[in-house]
Amino acid sequence: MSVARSDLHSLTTQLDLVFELSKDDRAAIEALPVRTKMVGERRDIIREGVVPTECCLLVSGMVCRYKMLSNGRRQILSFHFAGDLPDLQSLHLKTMDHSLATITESRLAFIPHDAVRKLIRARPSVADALMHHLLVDAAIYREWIANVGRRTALERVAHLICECFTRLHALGAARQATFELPLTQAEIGDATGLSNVHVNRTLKELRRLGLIATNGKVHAILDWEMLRDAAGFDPGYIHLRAKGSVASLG
Amino acid sequence: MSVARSDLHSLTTQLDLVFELSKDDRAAIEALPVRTKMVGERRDIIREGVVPTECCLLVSGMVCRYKMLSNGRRQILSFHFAGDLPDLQSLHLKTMDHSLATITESRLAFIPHDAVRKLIRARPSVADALMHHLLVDAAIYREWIANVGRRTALERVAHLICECFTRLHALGAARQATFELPLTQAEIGDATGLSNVHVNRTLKELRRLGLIATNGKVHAILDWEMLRDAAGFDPGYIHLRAKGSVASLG
DNA sequence: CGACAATTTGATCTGTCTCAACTATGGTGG
DNA sequence: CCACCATAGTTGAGACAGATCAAATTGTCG
Repeated sequence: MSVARSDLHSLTTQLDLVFELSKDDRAAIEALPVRTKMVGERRDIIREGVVPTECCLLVSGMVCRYKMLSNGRRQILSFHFAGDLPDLQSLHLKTMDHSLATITESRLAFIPHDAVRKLIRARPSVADALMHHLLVDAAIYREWIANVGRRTALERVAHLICECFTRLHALGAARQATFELPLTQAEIGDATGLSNVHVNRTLKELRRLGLIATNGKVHAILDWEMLRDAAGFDPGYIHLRAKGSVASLG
Repeated sequence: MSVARSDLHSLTTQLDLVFELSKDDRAAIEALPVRTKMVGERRDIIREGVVPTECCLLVSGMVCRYKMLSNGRRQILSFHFAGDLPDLQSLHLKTMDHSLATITESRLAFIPHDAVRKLIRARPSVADALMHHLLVDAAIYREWIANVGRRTALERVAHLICECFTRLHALGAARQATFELPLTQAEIGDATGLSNVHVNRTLKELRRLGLIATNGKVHAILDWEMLRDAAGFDPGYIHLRAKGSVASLG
């Protein structure tokens, strides 16, 4: 565990993607007190039921939110990348209604609730940026409800790939059509409501159709237009500033 | 179309359920400029793709959010009752990524974005209350992802009934175990990711098991504990102040 | 090299969908 | 007040997408 203010840079960078922040705003964010920690892959960060006193900023790596159901099954609710604040809701909702866990080894920066609250009160434009972040989260939830509720297996998996690629691309983490998505097939299943076996067959089908290529955890999108169409993917719900930036892949 | 400030009372009442508002806060909310409108049942209020300039407060009735997918199917994303602000996100997300429609005939109060923004800036505790409202929305989305992703048909339908009952009960709209849920079976299907035919059979099964009784749109919960167990329902995610208030039904 | 996790494949089963028909139910106009 | 029509609910039969179970194969890392 260490203290490193520069870790907050990932946050300002991300917030800047959709929101204009002043120099002062950025400075105020980067002056937040943080407690930084490395967490290994596939470890719980916060468990359902606890009452957090800090927000968690993902500096690098990948994490997910999930719920365990009474029938023993697991549902992944969202994925998060560098610069995300995957439990910002804990500022207002006392008890965690879901768990947070790492996918890959991740660097996490914990920021005391009080500090975030103070910042929000002092700087309306930061409050707006955080609000925007929360609302995009909710928009992605909505799309996921539609994904698991009304799409076929092929559409679901293709849609997940499209979404992750689009978000990573917006963050600058996926420059070409080849990008790393460090998910196991079981995790893709938990995110899309499918069995791991069927995820395997669905990926195979996507490869057979020439839409993607897979080499371990690295995925290559061979035909973005076709993949988009197969998924029924429309990036509008991610509410990025620069729309259709992915379209220029060829 | 008429102007009726008292329509805002439904909002302050609802916000008060989870958040302490001062007399001044309430007065400020109830002084918001509104444009009130009655809308008949099963009509669109706002469509995907538009850029709203007002927020919509549901004064009475019931509305839903939904998405139409490219495969022609519909997914309902949430249900809303009196006092809800079902498109508060439009304050920050320019373009609607889903549509809003009535279930029953509803009274809607439209409040200009500017007025809401001004109120939020002026009154931090109102901002907190609205934020809380948004975050509970998101928490319910999370539960719905799990519902359609990892629950059986019986669990899904039972869970939807549990949720609607719990929320209506918290609003004081469902005093006894009998309550009105004015949904068609096709709508229950669009909310749970099932076909209308299978919803019909699932409701029949719930009746056969002695968990509910149905008379038209009026549902009676015959055995709350059993229904809760069948659904795997845990009301924590609704983040009500008074927990387990429903448990005292017998 | 050995061990454990993840992927892949086959075979079978089943929950849910689709299609189709029939039956309430409720509203409307003659 | 009844005939009519549209909408919602109900039921049956058959099909199929995806689950489950089981085993083999391929990483991958100490």
